[in-house]
Amino acid sequence: MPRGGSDQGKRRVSIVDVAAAAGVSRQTVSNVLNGRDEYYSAVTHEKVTAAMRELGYQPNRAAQTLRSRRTMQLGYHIFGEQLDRAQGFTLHFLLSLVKAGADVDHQVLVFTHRRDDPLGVFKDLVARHAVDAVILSESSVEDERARFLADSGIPFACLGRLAPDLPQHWVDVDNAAGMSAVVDLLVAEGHRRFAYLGPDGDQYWKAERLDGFVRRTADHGIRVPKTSLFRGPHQDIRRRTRQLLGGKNPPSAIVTGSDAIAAVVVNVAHSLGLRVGTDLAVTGFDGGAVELVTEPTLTTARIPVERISRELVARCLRQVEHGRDDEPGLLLPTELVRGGSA
Amino acid sequence: MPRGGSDQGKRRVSIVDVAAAAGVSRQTVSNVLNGRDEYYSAVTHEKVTAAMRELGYQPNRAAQTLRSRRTMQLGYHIFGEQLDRAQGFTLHFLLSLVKAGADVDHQVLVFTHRRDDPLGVFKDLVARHAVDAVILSESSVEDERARFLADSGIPFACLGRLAPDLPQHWVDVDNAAGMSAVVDLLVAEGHRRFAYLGPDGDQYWKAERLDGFVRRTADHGIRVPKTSLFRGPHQDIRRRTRQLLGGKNPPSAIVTGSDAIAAVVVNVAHSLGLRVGTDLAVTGFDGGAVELVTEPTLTTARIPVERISRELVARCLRQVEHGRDDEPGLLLPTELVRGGSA
DNA sequence: GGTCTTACATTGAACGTTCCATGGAAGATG
DNA sequence: CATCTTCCATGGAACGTTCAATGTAAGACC
Repeated sequence: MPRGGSDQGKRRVSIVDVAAAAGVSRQTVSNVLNGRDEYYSAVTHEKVTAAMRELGYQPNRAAQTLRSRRTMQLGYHIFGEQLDRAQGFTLHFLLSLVKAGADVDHQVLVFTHRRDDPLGVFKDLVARHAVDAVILSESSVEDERARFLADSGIPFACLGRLAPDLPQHWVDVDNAAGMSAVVDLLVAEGHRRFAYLGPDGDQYWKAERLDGFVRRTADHGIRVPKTSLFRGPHQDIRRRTRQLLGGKNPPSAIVTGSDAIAAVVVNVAHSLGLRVGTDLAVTGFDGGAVELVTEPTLTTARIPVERISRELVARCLRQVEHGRDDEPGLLLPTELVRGGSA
Repeated sequence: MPRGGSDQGKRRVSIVDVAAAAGVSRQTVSNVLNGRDEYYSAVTHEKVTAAMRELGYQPNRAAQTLRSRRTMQLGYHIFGEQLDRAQGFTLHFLLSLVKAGADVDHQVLVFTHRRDDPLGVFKDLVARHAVDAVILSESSVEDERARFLADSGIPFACLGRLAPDLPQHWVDVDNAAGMSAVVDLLVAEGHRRFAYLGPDGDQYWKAERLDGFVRRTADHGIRVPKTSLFRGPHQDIRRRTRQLLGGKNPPSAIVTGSDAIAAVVVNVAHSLGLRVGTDLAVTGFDGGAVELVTEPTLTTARIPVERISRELVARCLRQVEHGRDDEPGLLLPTELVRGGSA
């Protein structure tokens, strides 16, 4: 059986070849490579880089990792089910993460569990030092992954708050405030009859958005009947929307817990002959791109994805480089985006 | 400055410790680890695995990679702009790729370019052997990345056909056939007045979907006016849809080149007071989850994402393991999904 | 008894880099 | 002049694994 790898026998250009070509030592080349400029002169630098160019030298990552104990990779674990819900957001977030990583010379290793074992691959990779740090999202407060990482002393940061006994390496969105802004806007436009439709699942942010809605409407002295508050899968959202809008005394504004749900609501409303933005106001939450698919476009609370990614990456790197990070958790506001739907 | 890495000084458990604990040699442990069972007895196996468990041993990836020249990682390069268009599909694909990789013990390293240099990071990582093979998508036929990989002799596989002078490591969807099936369905339901709205950009599959539509309608003896064929960004799709539906002799069926566009069309149509599925038929293409957001749900041509990912991964691994892969390109059919929109 | 095979186990070297300790020369300091 | 510092450069060792070659004992074969 032939050996693995693509360029089988071909010896690769190594640091030693460069050293020989430049007439300096191995270590000097390494120093140039790592920009330790207090250890070499300008002339040497020139000679070395010239030799590198000439030989087409590329440092070997595995060797660097083995010796320096840095992989320059960040792990991102993703649940298979994440496909279904909040679709747009996950991609949006992942992509901004990849970019934020690239800006500081790190790549993102995405992994998921295998069919059988929910956390096997996760723990394996982490324990085998496949990544320098891990970024989590879609975490519940009692996230098993976060606890594992904290126990193992492996750097991590989380989109979403963590249990108080865990190190507070998190960044999150102020869901309640975001919802309040949405409600305020609708109230200012004269709405008094509200309904709320949100995603199901036990992630706390899903509850928080609903709570934010409930509290703020109450602040305004508006009573929302229990039957007008609902969280469930898309299929049920569809049915509920029809019930709400078909019943007597229907809401004039439907606030939703995600853009995806808002899109469903807009569609159902339209199919019932209502003009969204005029007869009925609909709002979303997230602000990725789904918001642009509907007609009219959605009014929504936009999550600052790029900022979040940058902060998460920074938190990871500080831990990797200093062994710790004392920055507290960070709660970011959403931005109210005014579409035509409200 | 403290050294990088999280568990600073702590010497990690290595294969030597396991060997000592089990009373065998280094190499024997390695053999057990790699399942080369012709080289050890059942008793030895037992002793070694017991020692591993006891010490909590985890093989070090970097060392394995350095020596064996296998990273167990697949690269996936993503353009930043991919965020905007075909959103759902990209995530759907990426996730299925991650799963397909996990099934054969590989992880996916996602990377993108930095602001300045479109291909710098890509070439760097590939040349530095950060991954065993690369998977491409959103490629144009003259893909610079594919050519670079082929020239460098690095294993790769591509979602989308490749120029004939490149090695044919691709898997693709039969867009024309998929479109034909859609058209056939609509014709069978009595539609004669058609329009086509598709995504802009120079990827050949975008053209192919349009061509498939044009050819099949012609086969049925249906004349579609030039003004009813359009490809452009979402903003223009919106405008065009209004023009088409507002004009005299409007189409009874609008065929689109992606689910995302179909969703826009459905929304605009609804907002004009048309009942989609009754007054107007709308079809999509892709079949991720966007199709489920509209009311009624979309009739669409579903791309077999899981199958594609598996095939792409398999193509990569064959090249990595045998140094080559003679499997020809693979053209897969789409599956017609009947929603309520047509 | 000698040789060949099979089954299992071992040792030295190598993968390509960075860490660590040390060295020499030139200039500054007392 | 002796010593100390600064600047630049070096060679040995180590990171933790797998490769390649070699060794040994037991049984089979002639």
